[in-house]
Amino acid sequence: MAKELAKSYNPGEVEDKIYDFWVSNNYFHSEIDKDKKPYTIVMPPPNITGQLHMGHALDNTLQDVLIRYRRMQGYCALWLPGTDHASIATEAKIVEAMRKEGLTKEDLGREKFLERAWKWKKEYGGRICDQLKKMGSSCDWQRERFTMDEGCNKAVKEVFVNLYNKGLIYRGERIINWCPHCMTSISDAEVNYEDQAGHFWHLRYQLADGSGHIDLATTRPETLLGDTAVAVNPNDERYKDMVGKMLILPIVHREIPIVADDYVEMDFGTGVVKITPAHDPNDFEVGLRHNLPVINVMTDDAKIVDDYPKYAGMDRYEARKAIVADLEAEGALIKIEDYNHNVGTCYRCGTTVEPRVSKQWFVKMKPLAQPAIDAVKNGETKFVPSHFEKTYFHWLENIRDWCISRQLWWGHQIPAFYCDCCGETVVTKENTATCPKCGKEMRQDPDTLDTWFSSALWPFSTLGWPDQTEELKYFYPTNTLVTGYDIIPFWVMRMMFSGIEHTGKVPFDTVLIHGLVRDSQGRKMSKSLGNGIDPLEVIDKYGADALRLTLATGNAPGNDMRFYDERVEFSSNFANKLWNAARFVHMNIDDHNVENKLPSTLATEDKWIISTLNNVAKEVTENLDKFELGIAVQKVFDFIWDCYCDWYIELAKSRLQSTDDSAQNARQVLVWVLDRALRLLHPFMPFITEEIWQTLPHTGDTIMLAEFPKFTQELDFPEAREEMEVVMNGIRAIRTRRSEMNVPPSRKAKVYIATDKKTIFENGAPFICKLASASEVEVADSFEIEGAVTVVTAEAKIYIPMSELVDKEEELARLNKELAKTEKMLAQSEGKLNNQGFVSKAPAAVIEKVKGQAAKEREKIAMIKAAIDALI
RNA sequence: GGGAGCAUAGCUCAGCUGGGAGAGCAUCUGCCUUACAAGCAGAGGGUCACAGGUUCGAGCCCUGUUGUUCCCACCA
Repeated sequence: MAKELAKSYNPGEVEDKIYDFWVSNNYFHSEIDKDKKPYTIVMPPPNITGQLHMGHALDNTLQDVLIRYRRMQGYCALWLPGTDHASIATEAKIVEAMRKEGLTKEDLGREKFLERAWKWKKEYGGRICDQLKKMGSSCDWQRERFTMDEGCNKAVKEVFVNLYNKGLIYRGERIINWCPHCMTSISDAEVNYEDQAGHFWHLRYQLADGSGHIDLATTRPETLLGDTAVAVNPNDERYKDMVGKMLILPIVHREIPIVADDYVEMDFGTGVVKITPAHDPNDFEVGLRHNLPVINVMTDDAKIVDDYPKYAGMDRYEARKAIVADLEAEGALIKIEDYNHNVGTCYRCGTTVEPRVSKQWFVKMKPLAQPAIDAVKNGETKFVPSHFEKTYFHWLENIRDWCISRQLWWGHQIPAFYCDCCGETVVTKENTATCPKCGKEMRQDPDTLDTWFSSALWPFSTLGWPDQTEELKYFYPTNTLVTGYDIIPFWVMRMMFSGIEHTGKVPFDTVLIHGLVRDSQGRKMSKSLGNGIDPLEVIDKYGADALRLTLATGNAPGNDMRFYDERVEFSSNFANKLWNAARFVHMNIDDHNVENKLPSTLATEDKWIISTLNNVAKEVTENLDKFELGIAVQKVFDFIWDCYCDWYIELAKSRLQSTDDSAQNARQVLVWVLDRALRLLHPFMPFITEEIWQTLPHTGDTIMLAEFPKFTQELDFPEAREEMEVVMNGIRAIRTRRSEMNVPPSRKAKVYIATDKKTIFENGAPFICKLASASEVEVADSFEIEGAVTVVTAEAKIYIPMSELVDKEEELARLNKELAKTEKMLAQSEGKLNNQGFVSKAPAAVIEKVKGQAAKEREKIAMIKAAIDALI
């Protein structure tokens, strides 16, 4: 890599080159190493149909930070990537593409269709991985998996057969959510409810014996065709005598009974509900309780079935109009009312879901849910932040059986076989089956499994399960699962019960939950709003490091974040700042032979920066261990910008010009500290840190594998830090005062420092000259100076004789203001110290701190008073 | 209807187990000071939504109120 650094940082020139360097050296790959502790993250597999969006960018940034951090700490860190076949989403896209060619699934047939699908996978499945590479993701591409690859298929069959044999998978006629557009069943979790404007149609049904009528209202008159009862509450006095009587169903003219059921609320509407067991989940339950017939009135694409010739072939909304018209003609329609209600829609295509009775495969959830609840309750798996455990519990505690069959072709075909002769069912891992009764070839269930069925096995199927591979033994259970809160019910929960059921172990010890990335106005990014920000465009403009830093900063786990360009711009400014610091270091070391190690003699400022770094390393480690990534990166950021760039480099400048050892010492410290700072930053900004690190004197081949800095006692210099703080306080105070008086830095002035910490200020004199525009510094116990600007810190009274700038009155006012402020603070401190409760109950460290504050405040007050006296 | 989150500077947000309110952007002032004007040095700006409570001490813990967002359920 070039040693000559360009004037400003250009991520575009650097990032791809560095990524290739990492990949070609196989740094992302991890082999089992029994001498190391494993640290494993399995990537939530993005859909093969997908493009990288900000959600992925965030999710993968967090994962990469964690994995790089652990890798640098010496763990055998595995980040296993992969993609999801996303059955419904992918199939929908392919069908759509075919539609444009005038083709349907049926035209092609299953086999040809699947060929197309695999071709699609080949074409687009890799795209998202390439995009992840742009982000700098350090995943082990050699272990990349796909939810429909051979291994996953093996695991799926194993699980299906096991659960079937245990009676935890069954096939049955139940009411399920049906998407008439995707033409498949979908699970409860895949239904989105949205408010829609609709109507209430008030209807009148006549009693069969002619003794009266009953009024009711419905939002879905077309389902009337499938009504098999009308229900009232058993305690409803109004209808008590009618229960058990028969009604004539308008239009259809079928007789249906009036039943009594608690499900009906007396005070809603007329307290009467028409019951359509085939097309409403609640009605289905009522039907079961009262043994009502189930009459399906709709086809797969939500058209009326042939049994009703007048409406046959109409879609449900056409039929609604026709039926309402006929009801009116028959005198059964009393009135129409506007009404808003929640309607279930398909989470993939948005079509209104049609609840419908059909024969499907289900997973019995109750027995599986309990151990998954227990595992989180007893802390085997923790959520960060922990309040998401409530979401998790809520789902599992109220769970219903999981409908897992889908009327789709793209997916894992259900390993169940039927005998067309005798109706026998065989569930097997084999690809064919013969009927045990008739000996005939059996027909495999044409349906496929819910995508999430294979995703649920992802943490262990990717490591070789059901085979007891070395990988499985070493890397499983995995450590951290990183995902958004919106995916808890779909995925986290299902991985949990699957892991426990099939491997006997929880699949991960921590679930790190992040929020959504929203647009600058706080809206969800979505295709329909067109407000999505493409991470790849951001990378083109600002670089992947800047994007990563933006996503990792200023956000607490689980909280949504707003994304806007200014934030990325600021991040890229930081990259440039760091780049220039490195340029500065190079300017000073390139013509000298500089080793990357600490010199034997350290100046106070060297000890200060080293010790500060040392403590930052400690804190950052603690924060990362607690998954406080935002806080961690903020600390590294502040260290680099404030401590290293704004102070240490400036402090070092004068020394660097000398020709003796101190210059060489400063060079070594500059290099040594920069090296460690780069390491601390590397998990967050991998590209720029590698690029710079390679140009510095270093040992090892890549910063990726350099040790993550850790706190060491030998490098802790608290006294040096205090001394530097004293000097820096002085410098800051002088700067503030000069700035308030609008004195340009070019106008130097001699500075007199009255202090009892003479040595500290004498040592700091060069810095005061350099950084506080002093022409000369004189230090003594006290001075008698007329007409000087006075600056007071807790440790010193500083005079700057610039008499022409001094307005005695203003100066006095300023000092008095300062005095009042300090006295107020002292009063507070003393108040605490005089408070018996505080002294007896507060921890010793806090009491000491307050004592220290009080002492400083007293000193400062004395100094200000002396300054006032001197002025008068 | 049930549950959860949020409410801190003009804006967007941090604030770790309770121990003197922070950052960026924006605003204002002065600076091309031996890397960086994508920069440097400063300044102003906050009853931490409101009301109680616990505590020696509350932005942080508890209760309630208001506003807001989200999740779940859902009345036909």
